Amino acid sequence: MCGDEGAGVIVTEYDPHAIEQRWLVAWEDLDLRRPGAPKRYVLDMFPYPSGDLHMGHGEAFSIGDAVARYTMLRGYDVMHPIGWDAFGLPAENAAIKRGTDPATWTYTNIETQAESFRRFGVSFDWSRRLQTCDPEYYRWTQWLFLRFFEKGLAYRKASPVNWCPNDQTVLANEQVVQGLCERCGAAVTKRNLTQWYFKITDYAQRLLDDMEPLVGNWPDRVLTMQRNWIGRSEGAYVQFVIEGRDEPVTVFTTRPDTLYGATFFVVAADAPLADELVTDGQRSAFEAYRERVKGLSEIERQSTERTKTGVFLGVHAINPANGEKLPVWAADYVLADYGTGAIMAVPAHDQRDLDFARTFDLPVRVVVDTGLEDPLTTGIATTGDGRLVNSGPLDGLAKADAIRAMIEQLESSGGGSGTVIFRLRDWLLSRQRYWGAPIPIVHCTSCGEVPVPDDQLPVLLPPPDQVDLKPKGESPLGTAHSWVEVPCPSCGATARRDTDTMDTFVDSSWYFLRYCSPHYTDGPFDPAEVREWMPAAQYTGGVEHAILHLLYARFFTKVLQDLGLVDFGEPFSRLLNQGQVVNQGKAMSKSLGNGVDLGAELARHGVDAVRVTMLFASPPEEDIDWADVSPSGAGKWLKRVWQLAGDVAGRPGGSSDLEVDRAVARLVAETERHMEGHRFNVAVARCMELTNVLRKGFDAGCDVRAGTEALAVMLSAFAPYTAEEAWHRLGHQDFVAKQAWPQVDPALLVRESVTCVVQVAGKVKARLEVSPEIAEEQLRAQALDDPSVRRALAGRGVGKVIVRVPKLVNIVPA
RNA sequence: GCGAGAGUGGCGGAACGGCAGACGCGCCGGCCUUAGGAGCCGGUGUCCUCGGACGUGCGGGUUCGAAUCCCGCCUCUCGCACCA
Repeated sequence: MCGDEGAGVIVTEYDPHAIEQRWLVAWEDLDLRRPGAPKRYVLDMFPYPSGDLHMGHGEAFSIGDAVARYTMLRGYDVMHPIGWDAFGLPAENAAIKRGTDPATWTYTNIETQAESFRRFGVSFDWSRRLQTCDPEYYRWTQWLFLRFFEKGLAYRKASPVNWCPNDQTVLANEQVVQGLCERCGAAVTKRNLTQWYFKITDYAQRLLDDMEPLVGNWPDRVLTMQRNWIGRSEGAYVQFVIEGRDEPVTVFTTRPDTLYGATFFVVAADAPLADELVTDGQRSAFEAYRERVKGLSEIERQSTERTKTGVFLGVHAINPANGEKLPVWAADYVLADYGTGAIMAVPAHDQRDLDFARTFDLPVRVVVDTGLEDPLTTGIATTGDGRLVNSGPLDGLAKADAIRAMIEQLESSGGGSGTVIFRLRDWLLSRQRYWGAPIPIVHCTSCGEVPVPDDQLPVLLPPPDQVDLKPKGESPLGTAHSWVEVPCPSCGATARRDTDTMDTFVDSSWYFLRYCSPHYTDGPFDPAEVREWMPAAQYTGGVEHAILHLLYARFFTKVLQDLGLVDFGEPFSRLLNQGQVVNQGKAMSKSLGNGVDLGAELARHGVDAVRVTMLFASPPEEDIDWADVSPSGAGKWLKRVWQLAGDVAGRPGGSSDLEVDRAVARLVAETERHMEGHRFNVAVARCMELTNVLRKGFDAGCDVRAGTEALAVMLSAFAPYTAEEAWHRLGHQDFVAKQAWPQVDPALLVRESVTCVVQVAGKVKARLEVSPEIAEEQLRAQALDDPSVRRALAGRGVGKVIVRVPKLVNIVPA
């Protein structure tokens, strides 16, 4: 039961390491669940096993564990699971470099991290532990893929994709950061490849709409980032007839009102359409241009600073509004995979079109009179509101009315329609890598893409010794010939397995569901358990996942809802993004040599001191500069708590003091309020104040046992070892972590007297100790009678007097 | 360029529109000590004629009253960035 049986260490002075030793053993069989109590799911983003835990983990899990432990103390039956996001490139790269296999590297790191988590004192439910690279996990990742496939939500298509030349693999749009590979930083190029996609675009509007209830519960900036990423755009499709071509070409525009201002037409240089439209006479010029564009890296291409480039394709489009012939150009400022890959160019009212027109000397026609100078002379396109001109029937209308009128006209003439498009692209999920979940599809020459039957899952990875891991632009799985060749599940003929593996973001898009029933064998999760726990009440993790992981997880949840597997659409009710730990103003890095090692800090200051430092440094979403904080200061406080607990136990009794009791009640109430609001820095500060109050009270001979016990209980949310030790010193044989958050007697929160501030012209001139029930007239009289108030009035008469009983009086001189 | 957020002591940071600077670090002084990188106590926004005056990036506004709300600037951080 209690600690000393386990470790046999008697602690006689505050020695954090000895305390850790003792309780680590005593906690071995500690079960923090509270069966029968209301359930709450407190979730932390699971780690990637890249090595041992680092400072960033320290902060994330200090916060996550404070939330979990606080929730337990509040009486909930808390699920606080841990697992590992264990598939992924680094394992493979490390394996290539060291000649081991990815599994060994991964599982070794996981064991290291698991051990460190235990030492860090995190209140995980270890029975739920999972690893996404375990076959019993990825079996269900594959199973889910097949459900998506059946629904038409997983499909294969050929298209230009982001390619990392260093990692030799394709990347999702979300993994390209400023034209660079998110993982390795190499410049990303485009390749035309056939790849697997999830149809996340079908869910664009829902992903947007369902954010509404998250407002206030998720950080604003995450919601904004997701909104921007989804990029909803209202406008119209407009069809343009191309001279000498039967089929019209459709463009998307947000400004159908400016149709009369279109003076040329642009097709994305890398879109198949450009290749179709170009005349024989212009073909060689076009192909030369296209090759040049292909050679550009994404960063070069995306630079807005560059002057516009392009080439005339030799054909003309007919403006459906006025019948004008518009020259058709190919250019790289038009994107092949947004809208329709073609635009009508209105240089007067679009900056990019204007830049292009000025480069190639194309006409500029103003059709919205904004009152600003002519764009052709200023070089600045006018995008604001104004009256339509040079626009036939639209003349005189304001922008918004003209947009409406033009859409109506297009719809009645059949030349176009109002529409909404999104910036969001489908999620490219296939990877030409070994260490991931194989895509459970068999390619058969007669049957096509055939799903592996559910009862043949999982499709296990071939053993690493059968595979050549070296990157070569094709999946390493293709080199495991005996693995690749299988009979077609449909017709039995010899067929080939799909050799790609899934993006690891697929694994992490449903792990929070698996935690609810990690050993369930009849499906990815037990629906009954999921109903009990989900959606997660609290999700804590880094802001680097603001788009990627969180958008994918939301998407998965919605698909599962549509499949009838879950009955909710949003997985995480409340989200907290903790900041980073930096050093001397900069992110820690090897090249800067400013790294701080978590293990070393723990060895030096003790686990609790480091955890308290993380929480006390600043609000959780702010970065912590380790050069600005004081783990030894935190340690000093913990020692004072420990000392107090011992002193209180050693001197029973004492006088009771109402003022001390009131201060304790107030500080407990405030700590609770700040815990609820995730202001852990202030919650810790209130506990420090409480320590000071109790110490002074004790030294004055008061009985502060109840207050000290309350302190120990609250402390257990931040510093579980010291709290446990303090509780034990107070004579308890049970665990502080299993206690209830201290109750506050509301009567003690009602002050017997309050300090009333008396202001003259808004400036504080006096303070009065008054009863909280004082009458307004009496307070007013007392305030006006105060000597310093009279002095401040200095002969001036009394004008208006604002009285807010019992806390404030403001006197305005006449 | 677009979008979001933030500017408070030497530092990290507190503050339902109502006492600015809680709590801590650092610093100063004292006690204790053979010793102090230990512990304890006290002090610590600026100016000052010791009665006060000023003070939350800058300038306006609302209000009896603004760090807090509104408008306009400045600076910084983050996100997106040729998305038609």
